[in-house]
Amino acid sequence: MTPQKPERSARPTPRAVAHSGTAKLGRPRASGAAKDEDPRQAILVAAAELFSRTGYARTSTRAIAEQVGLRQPSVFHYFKTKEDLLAELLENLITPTTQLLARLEVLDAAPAAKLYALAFGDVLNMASSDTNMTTLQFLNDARTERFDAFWALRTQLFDGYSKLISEGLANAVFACRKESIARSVVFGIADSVALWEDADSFEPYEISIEVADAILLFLLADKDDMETVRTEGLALIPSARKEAE
Amino acid sequence: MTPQKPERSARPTPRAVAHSGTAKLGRPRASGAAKDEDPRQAILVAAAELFSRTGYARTSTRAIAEQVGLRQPSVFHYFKTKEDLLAELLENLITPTTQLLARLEVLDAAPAAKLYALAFGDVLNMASSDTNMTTLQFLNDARTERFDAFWALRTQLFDGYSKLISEGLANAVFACRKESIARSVVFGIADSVALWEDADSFEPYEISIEVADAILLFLLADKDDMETVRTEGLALIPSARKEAE
DNA sequence: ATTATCTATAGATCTATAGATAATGC
DNA sequence: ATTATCTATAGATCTATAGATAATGC
Repeated sequence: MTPQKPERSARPTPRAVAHSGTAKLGRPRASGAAKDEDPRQAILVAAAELFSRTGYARTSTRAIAEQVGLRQPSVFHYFKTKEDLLAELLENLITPTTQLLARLEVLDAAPAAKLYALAFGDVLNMASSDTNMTTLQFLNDARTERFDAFWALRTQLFDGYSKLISEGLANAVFACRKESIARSVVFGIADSVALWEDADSFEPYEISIEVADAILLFLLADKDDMETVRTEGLALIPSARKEAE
Repeated sequence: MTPQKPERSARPTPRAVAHSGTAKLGRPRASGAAKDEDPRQAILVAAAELFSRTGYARTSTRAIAEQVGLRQPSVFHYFKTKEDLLAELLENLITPTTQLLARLEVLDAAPAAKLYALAFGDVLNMASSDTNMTTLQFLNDARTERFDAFWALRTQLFDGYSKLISEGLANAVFACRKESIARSVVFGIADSVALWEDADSFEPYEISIEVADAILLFLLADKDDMETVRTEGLALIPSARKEAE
């Protein structure tokens, strides 16, 4: 038993209604607070932040709501369940990378360059948005049916990595002792940014270069190809230079 | 609201008492079931497995107890709180590696070889015991005060990695663009085994070699040193050959 | 006397629903 | 009529404690 204070108490006044007079019930449309504009989006952002800091299970829907300036049940106006919230965060996180994969697959380029581009883009995506930064840490909370769609996307991504590795091996541009393990090593390195405690002390671009380099250095038969592969790989990502500096 | 069945129901008969007669209350010492010998240890094993499969928060103390053949409150005879259980698992996981670090620090060997040994031992430890396999996944559930001791150990380990990296750079045996990022990349790669979905399809020894190689290939100024460093590194770990297969 | 176990349960949540209310847009 | 919000609360857990009970070891 871990008694705490009762949950009803300081009611934070129904938000400062800026212009049109008295604060009442109902629907005080555009009010002050952090939620501004799109409450749904604000809930997602708040949830990502709280989940990251406190963990999924220990973050209550009440805490999320209050961070946004709403009362607890209002969250359920936008999301049917709490799991839906996490599912949407996870799918939002992985989707840009599966899209990148799809684009790369139809390009005519060396498998090593494509792999570099995929890893770079994957890490950049994870490291870029504050919201995403650590979302992947919640793999463990996402082990119920509700997350089947997310896991299907993850499998798709894993297969994408795997295929490029296979092609590079067929090429003899890559070398490894055991392909099945090499796949897991590579996928693991890409995801490992999710475990960084200090990811936000670095530029996403820097992080992405280092991690993608680490993956290629692991796989390349001739490590002297590194520079070339990096250049070719980055060239496959239109946005890479924008994000650069 | 997600109604389920009431939690009291099928009582699984107080365990088949093998020899000395009738099953009663109290203390049926050595009975059958899975817990055999040391219930405390059995609870740890069951918890690790259930936490891994289901997640820390979604695993109830009741589920742990029943897996071991006890009733829910009996868990609290051995562990004061549920957090204590996770804390012990996490500390058990990390301790062998901090000990390895301490041993390596007093050895007279090249920093690259020491780093190889540290990474190899770290990963081998994580990949070896079924119990440990995925324990690190719970970093997120371990963000309360109760886990300060664990986090201190983790910092110690991170610092150990960092120091070896620094020495290797001073040596010019290592090279990197930015030391602070390189540290995080290396630490991340070492931990990334915790994210593997399929770690148990491989030999721990194999996994450890590949991951340690990946780390060194990332850092080495001259990638042709890889073989030598690996040989020297493994030589620093007495048990390495035993585990080899 | 101590240790290990059990049954019963207090106390604290927490998610999600019900139903009221008000603003907005047609 | 619809949308967004609120208050109130049902219902389901879940952790941890209290207190009984029996076996063991001195």
